[in-house]
Amino acid sequence: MTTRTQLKAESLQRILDASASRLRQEGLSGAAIANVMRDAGLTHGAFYAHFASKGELAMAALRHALLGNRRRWIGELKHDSWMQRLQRLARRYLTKAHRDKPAEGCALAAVATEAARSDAAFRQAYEDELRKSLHAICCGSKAEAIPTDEHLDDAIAFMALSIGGISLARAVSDDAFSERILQACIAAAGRIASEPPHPDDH
Amino acid sequence: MTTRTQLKAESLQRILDASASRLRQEGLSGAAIANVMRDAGLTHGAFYAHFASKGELAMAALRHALLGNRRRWIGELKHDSWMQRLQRLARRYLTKAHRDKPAEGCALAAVATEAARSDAAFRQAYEDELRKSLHAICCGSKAEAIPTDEHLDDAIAFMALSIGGISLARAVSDDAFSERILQACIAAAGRIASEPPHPDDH
DNA sequence: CATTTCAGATGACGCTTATCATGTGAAATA
DNA sequence: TATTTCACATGATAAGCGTCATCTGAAATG
Repeated sequence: MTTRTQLKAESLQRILDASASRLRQEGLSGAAIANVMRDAGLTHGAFYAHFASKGELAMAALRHALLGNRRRWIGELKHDSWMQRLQRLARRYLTKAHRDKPAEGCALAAVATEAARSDAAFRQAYEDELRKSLHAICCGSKAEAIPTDEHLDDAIAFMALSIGGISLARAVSDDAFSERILQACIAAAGRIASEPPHPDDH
Repeated sequence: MTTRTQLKAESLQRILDASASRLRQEGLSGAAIANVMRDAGLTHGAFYAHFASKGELAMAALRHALLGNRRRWIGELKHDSWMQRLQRLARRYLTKAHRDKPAEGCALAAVATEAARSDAAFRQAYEDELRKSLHAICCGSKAEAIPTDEHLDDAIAFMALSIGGISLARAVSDDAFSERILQACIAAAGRIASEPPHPDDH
């Protein structure tokens, strides 16, 4: 029984990889079933052996895209201050490499404006993934940790700044201007961290 | 000769209004020619008497949407500090009303991620409009004024934060969470302003 | 060996899209 | 009044989309 189910699992993996790439590179409307299946080396008819509808695929692609990327981008907590952490994350996120390789980049940034016009199920999936990323920014991979309200607010603003920054850098035509957008957002990221309520706040 | 040309000008105005609304509410892919012309009270065939292609319409719609909104949102310089100005603009931009009425909202936010995947002409139009908005943030309506590098960088980060913030607030499913995003970004906007290089910097 | 299962292929359906060729009727012009 | 212009309507085209019915062949099962 290994051959059959294993073959299907491999096909599913190729479909997920292809749809996650398409989703990030061409957005929700670009992740069309025919394109994705062709990328996966299959024909469009085979799609419905794996997903019930295009909406299901879109949600799976979003989750799949963020599964690998989150650890890669946000990674572990280091022993630096909260402000330094945000600045370090910004330097890692707001790069020309990230800007120019959307297919491997952040899916939350890729579909930010399209998600707003999607159905409730997709928006819920988007929210879930965003919350996971916010938690990882605050707490690294410590899943059971609970961030402070201040840190969570900072992380929210940091994500808005980063997603907005990478989107603007991609939307703009002039290369020097695009680079300036990235730099300006990196510089601002370090200033986002709230003043600690007490000077002895670690 | 007034009747003919005037009638055409009125039709064009309705097409621009309709396309600007569609662009902001449903994005680039939603601003389809048939929809726009129906909204304008015309049939699709009449479209090519006004525009050469859908791309031309999209650029015109973007410009038209920002023409009225820029003054309404950014308005005049008041006699407060740079930091206070950014905070005041954030409070005006990151509202529930703006979030829930995209058809009348900021077009730069509506098409941010789709613009990145558009052709060079549209990206140039997007850049032009973004630069105008940045200038207005720094200098109000004083067209000939030249902002400092620090203020322009701050304005860039402010726009990224605002566009990212309104996009996330729209993309998310839970209402309380959406409101928290708006609040967190408003709070962060005041912290974006660079430290003045000299303490006597006005 | 005979039968069942089912991932994938083929092809079709109805819908939407951008674009254009042609027709029309009233206004502008002679 | 006769002619020209042209904004708009009608209808067609070709391509794209999501979805599904049907066929296939090989693996799984008895």
